[in-house]
Amino acid sequence: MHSGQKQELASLTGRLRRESRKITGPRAAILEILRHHPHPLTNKEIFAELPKGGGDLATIYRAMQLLEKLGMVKRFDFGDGTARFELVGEGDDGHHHHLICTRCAGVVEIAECFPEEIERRIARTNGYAGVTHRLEFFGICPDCQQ
Amino acid sequence: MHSGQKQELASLTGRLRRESRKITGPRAAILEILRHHPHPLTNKEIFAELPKGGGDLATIYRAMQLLEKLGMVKRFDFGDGTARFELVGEGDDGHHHHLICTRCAGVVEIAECFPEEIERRIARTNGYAGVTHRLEFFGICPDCQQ
DNA sequence: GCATCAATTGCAAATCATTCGCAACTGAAT
DNA sequence: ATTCAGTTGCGAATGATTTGCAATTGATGC
Repeated sequence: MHSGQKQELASLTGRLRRESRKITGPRAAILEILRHHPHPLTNKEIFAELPKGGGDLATIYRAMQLLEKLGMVKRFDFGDGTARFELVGEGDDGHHHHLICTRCAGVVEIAECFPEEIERRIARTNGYAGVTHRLEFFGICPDCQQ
Repeated sequence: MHSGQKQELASLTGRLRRESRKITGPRAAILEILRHHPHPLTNKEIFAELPKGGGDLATIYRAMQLLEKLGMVKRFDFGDGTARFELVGEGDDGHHHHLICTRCAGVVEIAECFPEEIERRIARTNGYAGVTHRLEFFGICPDCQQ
């Protein structure tokens, strides 16, 4: 998540419970991992962080799908064909963007967002409702510039 | 392409020739199809437009890779795990965005772009070089709103 | 505590988009 | 017409993601 301090695990499990979902070993472990990582993680990366025998890759895929549906994680697409996920703070919608190094894949979180009034104009002009956007920046980070 | 009138096929084949690439049946057919479609097409869609026996899907994948490298087509990512391509006008870099209906997948081309000065500031603030962005809008089109 | 049952997991097989190896083929230049 | 690098068609390999299914396991009520 990007909004600041780590969420309590209790707050996370509470959200699951409210949906009559089970707090299982794999899910708790996944949430723990996400809670400790400030950057978007791929399912494989989460899998690698899991203690051996701590869960199956398919379980992670299913967990992320559920967590995304519940709005607890946000899916990001860096254009490399692999989904990445970040924990979303309660009350937050997790909307933000990233600046990704095309050499080392380093990620920086970006506060700036596409101007709302322009988005509204785009929506109005074309008659579209509920318009949102997906935006990511790419470049070469300081280290990779040599 | 988005910049206006259709390009002459001759101009396209000329660009290939300049790179000592062959103007083969499949490639000519693909360029013809792209020339007649104002919207981003998936490789499968291109394949479907091809006359039966007019080419293999793998050939299309290879052709799009080549055309992208030569800057003749631009790849777009609508976040559904399938690449889409649009012809790029000569002298143009093809940079533009889309507004995609999440119900019917209808696509509208958007002229607006992320403000350059903000992008520059993002690049400078983080020390990144050669910063670009990927931006697409999503919403529900007039027809799909009922 | 313990039974109960839906939710969940592990594992393997199935999908999907995309890439690759390779022998056969074909433009383009001579 | 000859020649050869660039291409194609196939089928097999990848890689990410999904799914079927039987076995397990939280959460709830007693």
